[in-house]
Amino acid sequence: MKISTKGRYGLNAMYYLALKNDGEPMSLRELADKTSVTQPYLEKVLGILRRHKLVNTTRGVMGGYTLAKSPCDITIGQILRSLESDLVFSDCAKTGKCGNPKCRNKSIFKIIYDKLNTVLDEITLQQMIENEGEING
Amino acid sequence: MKISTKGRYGLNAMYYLALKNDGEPMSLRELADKTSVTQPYLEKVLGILRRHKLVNTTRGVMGGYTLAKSPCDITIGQILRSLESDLVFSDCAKTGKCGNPKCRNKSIFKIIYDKLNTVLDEITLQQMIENEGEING
DNA sequence: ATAAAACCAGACTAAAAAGGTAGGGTATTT
DNA sequence: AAATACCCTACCTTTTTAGTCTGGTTTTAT
Repeated sequence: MKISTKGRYGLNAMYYLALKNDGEPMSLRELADKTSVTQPYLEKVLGILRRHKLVNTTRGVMGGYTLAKSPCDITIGQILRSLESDLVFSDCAKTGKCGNPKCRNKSIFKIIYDKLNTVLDEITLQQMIENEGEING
Repeated sequence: MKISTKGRYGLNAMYYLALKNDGEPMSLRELADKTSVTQPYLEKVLGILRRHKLVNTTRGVMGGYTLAKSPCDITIGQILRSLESDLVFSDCAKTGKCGNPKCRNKSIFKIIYDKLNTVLDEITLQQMIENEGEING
């Protein structure tokens, strides 16, 4: 149960987009350089974030990616739920139900799933910037 | 980021051991039957739990597995940390540090990791029994 | 004693997921 | 119209997961 590189790279990219956030798009090239991820792979990750409406894109020569919302309105939970196949503990975690009659984990996974998401949704991109700022100067 | 079958099977097995908890060991055969998992695979899972000192084993004809501690003293966190390769969001989550100078996720993962474990360690096997009891009768 | 029950260990394999690459297509600006 | 930059699909490789198989060793009941 680890977070994947997609989640990490995507979160990192969102961080750099939030840092900029001056209305001008940032190109894939620049973003890939900042995060040390190859362009083709980062493009895949950004495509997922676009389809989840967390980033906007503009094509053409001066195009690139921008945040779709203010950093205050984007949570870590929104980002990770978009990128991780299932930010979830088991198939029955979301609903509290599953097919196996001998499974006695139903309610416990539901509780854990909800609490994890609560934690993740309490942290916004804005807070992340402020937090890391203290470390990275 | 899903929990593995090892985590689910193990947690389920611990649940049934806690339900019994009368001092008498429960055999692998019975446990495998209760959880609908093959004996060889469940044996592997229980081996991990044994090495993490969460279950005791007694060999011989009437042998089997028992909880190593009271259900009140065993948390979901202890069980899942034993069974999941790393109950963690990234390599730098535990320490808040990682090798990549361009990573800006350091502190955020540390926070999430700590909060998740707090949640998991607040739930004991005992509570899990009481909780599921309401559902499963 | 000894057979059976039960745990123990490690190698092996197939399936699934993750991680990443390649190459061509489409839109926009200069 | 050429360059830039996003868009999309298919493919491949590596790693992890999920399990099986084989052959032990220990203990107990008879």
